[in-house]
Amino acid sequence: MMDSKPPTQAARTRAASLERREGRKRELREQILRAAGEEFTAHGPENFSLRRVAERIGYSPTTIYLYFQNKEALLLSTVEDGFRSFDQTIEDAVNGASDAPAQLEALGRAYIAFGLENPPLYRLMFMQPNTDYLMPRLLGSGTAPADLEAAAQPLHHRVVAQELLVAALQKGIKDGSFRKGDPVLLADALWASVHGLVSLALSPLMAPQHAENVVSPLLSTLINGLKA
Amino acid sequence: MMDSKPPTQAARTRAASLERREGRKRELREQILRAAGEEFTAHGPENFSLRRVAERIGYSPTTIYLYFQNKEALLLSTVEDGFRSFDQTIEDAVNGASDAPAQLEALGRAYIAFGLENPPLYRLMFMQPNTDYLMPRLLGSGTAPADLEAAAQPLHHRVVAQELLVAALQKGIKDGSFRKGDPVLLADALWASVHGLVSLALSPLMAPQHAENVVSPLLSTLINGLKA
Amino acid sequence: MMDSKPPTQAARTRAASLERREGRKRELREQILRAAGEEFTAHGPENFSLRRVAERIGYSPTTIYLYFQNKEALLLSTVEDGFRSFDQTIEDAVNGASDAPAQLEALGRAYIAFGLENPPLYRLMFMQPNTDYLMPRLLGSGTAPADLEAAAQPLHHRVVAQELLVAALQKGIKDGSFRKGDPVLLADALWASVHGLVSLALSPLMAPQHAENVVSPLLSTLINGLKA
Amino acid sequence: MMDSKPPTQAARTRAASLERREGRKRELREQILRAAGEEFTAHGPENFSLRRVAERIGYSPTTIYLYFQNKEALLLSTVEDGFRSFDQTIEDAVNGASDAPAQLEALGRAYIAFGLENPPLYRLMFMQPNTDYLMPRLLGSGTAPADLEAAAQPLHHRVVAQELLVAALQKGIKDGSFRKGDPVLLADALWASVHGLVSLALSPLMAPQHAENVVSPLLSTLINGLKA
DNA sequence: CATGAATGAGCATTCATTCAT
DNA sequence: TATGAATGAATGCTCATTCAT
Repeated sequence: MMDSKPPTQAARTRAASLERREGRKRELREQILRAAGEEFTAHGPENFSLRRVAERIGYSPTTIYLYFQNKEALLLSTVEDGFRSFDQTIEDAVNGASDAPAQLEALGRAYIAFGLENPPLYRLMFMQPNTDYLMPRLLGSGTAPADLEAAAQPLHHRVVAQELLVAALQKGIKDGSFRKGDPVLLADALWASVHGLVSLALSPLMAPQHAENVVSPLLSTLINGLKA
Repeated sequence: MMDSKPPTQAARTRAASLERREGRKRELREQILRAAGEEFTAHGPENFSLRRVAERIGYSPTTIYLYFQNKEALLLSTVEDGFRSFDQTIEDAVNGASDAPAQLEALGRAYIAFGLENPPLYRLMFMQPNTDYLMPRLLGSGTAPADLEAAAQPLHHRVVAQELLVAALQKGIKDGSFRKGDPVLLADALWASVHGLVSLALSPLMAPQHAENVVSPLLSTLINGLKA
Repeated sequence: MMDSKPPTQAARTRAASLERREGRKRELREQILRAAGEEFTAHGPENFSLRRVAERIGYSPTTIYLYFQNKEALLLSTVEDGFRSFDQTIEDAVNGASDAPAQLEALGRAYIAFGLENPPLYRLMFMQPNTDYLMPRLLGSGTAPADLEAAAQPLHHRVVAQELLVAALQKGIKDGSFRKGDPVLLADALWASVHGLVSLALSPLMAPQHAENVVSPLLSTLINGLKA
Repeated sequence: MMDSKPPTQAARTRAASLERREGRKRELREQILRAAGEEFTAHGPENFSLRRVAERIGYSPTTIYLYFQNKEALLLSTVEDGFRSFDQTIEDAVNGASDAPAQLEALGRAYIAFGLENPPLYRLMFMQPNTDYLMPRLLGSGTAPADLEAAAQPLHHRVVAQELLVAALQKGIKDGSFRKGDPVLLADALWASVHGLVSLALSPLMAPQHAENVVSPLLSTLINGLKA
């Protein structure tokens, strides 16, 4: 109605206050998400406890409910954020290379780096024994819970990384860089390899620094193995 | 003490009784371990409940404490059994092949099969985020908790599979089947790859049947990549 | 104070503003009460939630505290409204009849109808196991909690219906329609009867439709039983 | 097998110990039930709290779970016990009288006395707004939850008291003691009346001692009203 | 050898309420 | 006037563990 008027000081104050509050809110939200990731890493998905998350950030358990509807929603938000950033990272890496072998190498390095840099997130995204409840949202559809079993299997096809990986393999096979083979199966084999390295590095079975040394031998063996 | 005396009849009876009781004791112990494994298969390590184990064998929860110090100790025994059987499986596989590439192939297949056939066990052995508490025993020492971080890193050197893997690689490099490289790093790369495939197959990200199809492409790519 | 001074324009403005604000205040207060009644109807007194009342009217929970001291005070206001409307209903019914038996019949029917039409309200007014906290206000005094036990007993004497009931009985006894007896005890007997029917109808023990069929047998038996 | 042997001292001790323990167990069970009834009276069905019951008897909340499966089972047990004793009381009263009017009077007095003597129990049995979950057991059948809505309505037909009441009315009508009328409707009217008196006496609206005085006027009015 | 009784700690969640703004 | 942020208390329930027997 009267929006064209120059804002009074009160209005400006109000706006600033609102902004500040929103800033704080976003901040705390992120703080919670971070703490949730840590909690998750420390105790595993099944023993994940809202109350411990609260304690970690120094707020009362109730407060978390002001930012997330419930425990599940909190985990869900974490993983959704994670996939967004993951997809972007992978895409950038692939786009930065030209021929198929270079793309594979870039993709592999980016994938492993992402995992090593975001342990709790990676765990939540790819190392959950029971990701079922995440599926509907991840698939970006309103899939009814009934369909979940069916939906779980093809999930990986949706992950951007998977599509880029298959594309790179197809290109390499077509231009003769790689020997023939089913690109989807090969893609899964490569995925398994890099995922395995990250998994070990995030477990007490292999020290993360050591994992760094394994990256090159692993990738060069794989790409060499693909060649004609 | 008085051990040099000739045993009286009472002493012999006592001994026999002791033996019989020990037999029974061992028996129940194994029964518990078996039940624990099942429970564990059914509900996963995080939702593993002592009470349900007790119910499964028809004893009271308290009884379990007569055989194991606590829940953790029970899980520990389970995992130790697992490693024994795992080591045997791997050793048999390697011994069944002669040249290095065949040994690697056999080892890889056996490893993956073991994982796919014993999901919860594999999870407990290799996919626990917090295996710390397993370390001291696995390392066969009384390492105090303080040393744990140091202890975690070299764990994999103790695993029999790892040693066999390195040996096979060394042999292959020496006889010219494989191109040169650090056998330990290569071993870890191979380990990561097969572990990754099993991990995915045990997660909702990849269907176990699909994983079966990936085995061959994965192994052939790897072994091919090792060749000169 | 300074009330005798002639009002300045500013004072008048202030007064008008005050009035307007008070109008708004009364309005919102009533809105809250209405919403409380609905909430209360929907979920019953025990599961009555301030937060849901707030949501219903589109205000924050905090706002309600500007109009009522707390949850209890809000419920109290609700029940006070209920008694006002109840008293009016009963009075109208009695006034619509002339002789004592007809008045009793009318009163009984009106009472039962009120109950069947306002289940949660009736429950709050007459079926609360712990109405203690309502007493002081209902009795129109500032009776301290200590006096509550003493106050509870004579409450029913204050309820308008009770007075009208006693009056009708007295009239009937005096004019020979009814046989002799203590009108107060008889009034309580009649009250008990109609209250009992409503209570059953509001419980799962008797279907409300069935209760309708019981009204006539009940009232005719009672009035017949009062006759000489 | 060898049960015919005279019991050793150990066996006797064991048996005695068992018995004592069972005695204690029964005792505590009853203590819990009693406390539950009180809790229930004090805070109503919806605000009934297991933890408060525990506190009342001086045991930890967990302990209650050793005696009852959960909150619902506890309430259920209470009410089942109550119905058993109630049915017996009513039956005895009716059997102690011969002609129809005397039976009605006896039944009414017994009913009211039961209520006045077992406030929490009566409340739980007959004053619950939400007895739905009690229905299947009360109806003594395996009625599936789906049938509950249908089952709720005819519940009162199963209550022994109701059957005896109807029988007495039928007898009185047949032998000319009472004027004609639908015995079922009349039974419900009588039920409503006595239930109403008890309800008021158990509420703060009427003092229990006062209720005692109302019993006679109420019953005589009702029975008088039934006569020809 | 085995158990029944009991408990304390922990969990997710909801709610009435307070306080600073 | 109204609100958003935050909390403490409470709830039903499960579990690992202890202790006396």
